[in-house]
Amino acid sequence: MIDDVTLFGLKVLRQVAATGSFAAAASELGYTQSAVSRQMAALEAAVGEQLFERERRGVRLTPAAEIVLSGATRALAELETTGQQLAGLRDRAAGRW
Amino acid sequence: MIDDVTLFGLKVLRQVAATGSFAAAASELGYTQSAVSRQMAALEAAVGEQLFERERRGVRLTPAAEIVLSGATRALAELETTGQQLAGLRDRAAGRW
DNA sequence: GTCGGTTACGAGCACCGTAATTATC
DNA sequence: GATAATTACGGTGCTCGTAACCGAC
Repeated sequence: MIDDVTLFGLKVLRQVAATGSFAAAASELGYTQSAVSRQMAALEAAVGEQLFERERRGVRLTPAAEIVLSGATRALAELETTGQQLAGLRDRAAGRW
Repeated sequence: MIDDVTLFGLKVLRQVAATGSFAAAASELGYTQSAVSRQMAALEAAVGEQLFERERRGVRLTPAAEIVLSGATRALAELETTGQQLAGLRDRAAGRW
């Protein structure tokens, strides 16, 4: 089971995957490098699997990380959709169709 | 956007929906009533919508809560699937097919 | 020296449990 | 009184930023 992962950790992972480095992800998210580093360390601990190959210019995702990333993407998309449905509900409640 | 909701909050919501009361959900999850109450208050704040009708014997979910619940269920299912895929990865790595 | 990731330290805040409170039966 | 939710209070622990540190170029 992959428990005690956090939504924020998954968002950070997504950003790391998009940018290829902790530093870039941090700057993109408005956090510091160290915060991202710790978040990803926590994610690795929660998953129980190494997620990154540390390289000269950032990190590369391991196969395990790719799995987590795709699950994270789907889960976050569901929450995104949920937000849109709620907006729709509010519109209907306000009489705007 | 429905941001700063927490995975734990969604799990609590799921349990509240299953049991019909904060107290029962709390007992089921091994937390206190007050913790569940605060979690759901935080969820309502994050969603920006009332989620529960407080009634004599617990709570009833509002339409907004049903939307959140179904999104939460799908998101949590994605993470569940992710956990299974990781387990599969580990098995393959260990030479067990 | 630079760049990128890690880690010790201190501070702030998030979240819990206990317990008191309110409200409905 | 019993049940169920809310809330004040205190304490623990999480997570952040700063800053120092460790490679690899």
